[in-house]
Amino acid sequence: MSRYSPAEIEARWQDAWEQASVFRAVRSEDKPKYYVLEMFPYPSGRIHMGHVRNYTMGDVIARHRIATGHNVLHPMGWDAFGMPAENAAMASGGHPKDWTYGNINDMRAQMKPLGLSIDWSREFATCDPEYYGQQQALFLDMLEAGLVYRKNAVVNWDPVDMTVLANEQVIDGKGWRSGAEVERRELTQWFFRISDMAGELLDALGDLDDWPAKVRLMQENWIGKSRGLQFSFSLIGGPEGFDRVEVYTTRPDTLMGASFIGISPDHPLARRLEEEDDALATFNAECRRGATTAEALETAEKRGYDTGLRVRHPFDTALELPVYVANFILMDYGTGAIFGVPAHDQRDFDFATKYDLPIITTFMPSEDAEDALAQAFVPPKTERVFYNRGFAGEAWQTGDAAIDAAIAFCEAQGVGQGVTRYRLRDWGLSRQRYWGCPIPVVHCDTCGVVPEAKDNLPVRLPDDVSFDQPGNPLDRHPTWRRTTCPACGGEARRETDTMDTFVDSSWYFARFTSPRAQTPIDMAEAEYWMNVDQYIGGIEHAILHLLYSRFFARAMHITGHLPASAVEPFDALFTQGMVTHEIYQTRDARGRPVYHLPEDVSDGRLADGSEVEVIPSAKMSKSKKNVVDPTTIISQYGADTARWFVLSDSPPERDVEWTAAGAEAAHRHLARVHRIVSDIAADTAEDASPEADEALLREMHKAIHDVSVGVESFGFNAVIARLYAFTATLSKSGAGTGAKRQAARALAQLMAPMTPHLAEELWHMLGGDGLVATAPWPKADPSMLVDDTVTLPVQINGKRRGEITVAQDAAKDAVEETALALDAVQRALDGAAPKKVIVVPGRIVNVVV
RNA sequence: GCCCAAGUGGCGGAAUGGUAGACGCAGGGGAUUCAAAAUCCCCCGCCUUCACGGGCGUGUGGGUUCGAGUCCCACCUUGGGCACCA
Repeated sequence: MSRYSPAEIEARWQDAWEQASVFRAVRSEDKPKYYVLEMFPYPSGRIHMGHVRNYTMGDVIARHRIATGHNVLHPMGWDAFGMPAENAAMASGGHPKDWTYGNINDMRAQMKPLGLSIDWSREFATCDPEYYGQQQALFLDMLEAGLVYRKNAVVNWDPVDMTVLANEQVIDGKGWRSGAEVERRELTQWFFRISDMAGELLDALGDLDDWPAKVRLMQENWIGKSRGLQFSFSLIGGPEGFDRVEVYTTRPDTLMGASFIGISPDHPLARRLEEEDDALATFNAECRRGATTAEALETAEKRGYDTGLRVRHPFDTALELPVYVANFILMDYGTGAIFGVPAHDQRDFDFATKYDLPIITTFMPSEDAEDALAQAFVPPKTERVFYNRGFAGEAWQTGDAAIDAAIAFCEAQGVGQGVTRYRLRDWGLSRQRYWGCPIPVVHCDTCGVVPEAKDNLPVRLPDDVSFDQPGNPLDRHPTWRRTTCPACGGEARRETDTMDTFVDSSWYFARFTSPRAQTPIDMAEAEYWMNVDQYIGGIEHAILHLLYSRFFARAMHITGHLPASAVEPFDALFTQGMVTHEIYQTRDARGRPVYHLPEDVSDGRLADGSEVEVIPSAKMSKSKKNVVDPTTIISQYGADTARWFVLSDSPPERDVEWTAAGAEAAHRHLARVHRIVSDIAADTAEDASPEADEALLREMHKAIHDVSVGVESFGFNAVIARLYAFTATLSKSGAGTGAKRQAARALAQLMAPMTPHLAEELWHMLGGDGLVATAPWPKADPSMLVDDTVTLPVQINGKRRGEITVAQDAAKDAVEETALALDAVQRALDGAAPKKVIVVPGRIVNVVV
């Protein structure tokens, strides 16, 4: 009998799969297709346990689908553009390209030992010119279709690194890298017109039944639909061309409580007024300099500047309201102007108190409620309140009804109109970076902004760039910018901005269907393989990546690159949890924490005997030194153990804590299975016991049923528990060799999605036909799932008091009779008749006394 | 502030409204062994009882039901998302 030696087994079966091209996906009409995809990795250089968990889940699905007769597409690639490559180049002087491709080679080498059912022939990286060139073609088609446009936008500008920063790269108003004070700068940038699709992207969420409700809700909130009234106040004595101020409100029912108008410092009127008002110019400048972080806004004081201008109230023209420029009003939501109702909005209340403006209620909790408020009165819209200054409908109304009535009334009076607005803004894609997909346009003095000709694609990144100075190397490249205008043939300059890396990941799933096509995708391949039947990845991509991909699929359909059926590209989505680990720390002389690697700690102590403090379950991170390296685990226990463990301890959508004891246990179990099956395979005795055979085969069919259901519903942890139990049953069974071999073959097949190498080995030992990877998935015989007799709990008043064993198909009367005959029941009844007896066949008996 | 989710043994967790705690870890006991490793077997929510048994028990308090971890209401705690969004 041989011992379980994963290193030898795993290499051997990986070769066998490779030889047989088991995972090569080829279009074929004689099987149903199934496309399973895990979110592709960023090539950071090392795979981590999170990758192992993510890809193992996808692999379980893929292998199960292969076994159930599907034509499976399971590809892998690299999300390879992005800042870390440039940062590495700046830090160590290499080239982002070398860094990235080097990392890809390293990570592929680390991934292959996992034994994933990947079709590696479809692999690509988004930084391959063959990929980003097609992305440029896509961009040009989108430009032609009006889905991309240029406009000025305010960005966070780092004056030292000479680059634009994302909001999360601004820390305390300073650049995260340079530490320089961030400036708000207006640049001309490219935008995708995603906000035009806000309504459709929102509505279509309703049909994504196989997406987590949480993700759909997050997208819903992000799109942020609101219904309100847009109307204008007439301006008294405004500058030339400014006779009205347009506002948007979701609470038109409070219009009679308006006591001031507020406009954003970036509002055209504010910009016009500051030309002649130095104090206002100073005020606006201060507002614009303000930090953009959430915390800064939280604590920022409400500040305003009285312009001296007045507007007329549309329903009481005698009423004149002051116009303030206020720091808390955003230019890019609504119209950049509001009317303030201090009585019913806490911000407005604070503002009115500070600047001594009237606080006018429009509704109150009751008819005789005190009119003076200590704070804003803001009840839920569904609550009924008394409108003391309502102007449409009943005095007692809910806010909802009053809002509808107010919109209808205003529309009838010609004062404004009901509008639907979305919080979702257009997607700015320009990045002042080198390591990204060049935006394929040129700037021509004669023709303006001109799309590059498709024949000239890809617009390649130049290789000869340096990172010894801040800023975008494309900007200062001696020759790269120089080109000719595709329209007039004259001299022109290339756009030096590159695309946001989210663009790269917004269509890679479609490219996998035809990765070598000379167009963005091959339509015949896309029609066959799309949609992604099962997409798996982290919850951190719930909003941006998944929303952008939904937008892109629509854009690709509009530009003729995807069929209409693929506008929702991901049929089913699963968001898996992280792999966490304890943190081990000691303190240095000054009491500061010092972290220690898991492999340096045993029994809560370091090698020198000092005791470590254990901080429970946290995300693995280099700085906390709690990272467990998959490569180490694989060389220690084998890939099957790592795969088995990451699936075993927690439901897949939740975080799982990596523990050394758990990994040991997983490995021990796999070794036990290997031993048990070796014994069965070697056994030649035929000591038949028909009852034991029958019992084992019944258990086998139950296991087949439970595992099949579990795999299909992502119940991987329960599947593994079930396989532990079935293994115990098999090892204890007194069945004959024939039945045991049959059960062991089923066990090998049921384990194959999780531990494919061990399963092949077991299958081979048991004389299975071909590879277990391609063997048809076992079917549970329904007649074997029910036993002849069944043990039912008997409750008295809902509390368990005994049990009876009856025939599976026993009549209700007979079951009731058997239950009532129980001693415990007789004692409880004490001679009386039961009030009621509930018999749920096959489940339970409850006697009510 | 707004929106959402989750609270079950020492731990991770299981449980179509129907025997709460499957399975794993940790712990305890035993077998095997000269001894150990490895392996195998048994016990393992709390209180009570020599034992049989009995009582309590899924964050807290109510409710619906023959029956609630599961459904409803309120509250507490933790986690997540969004956030000067008018």
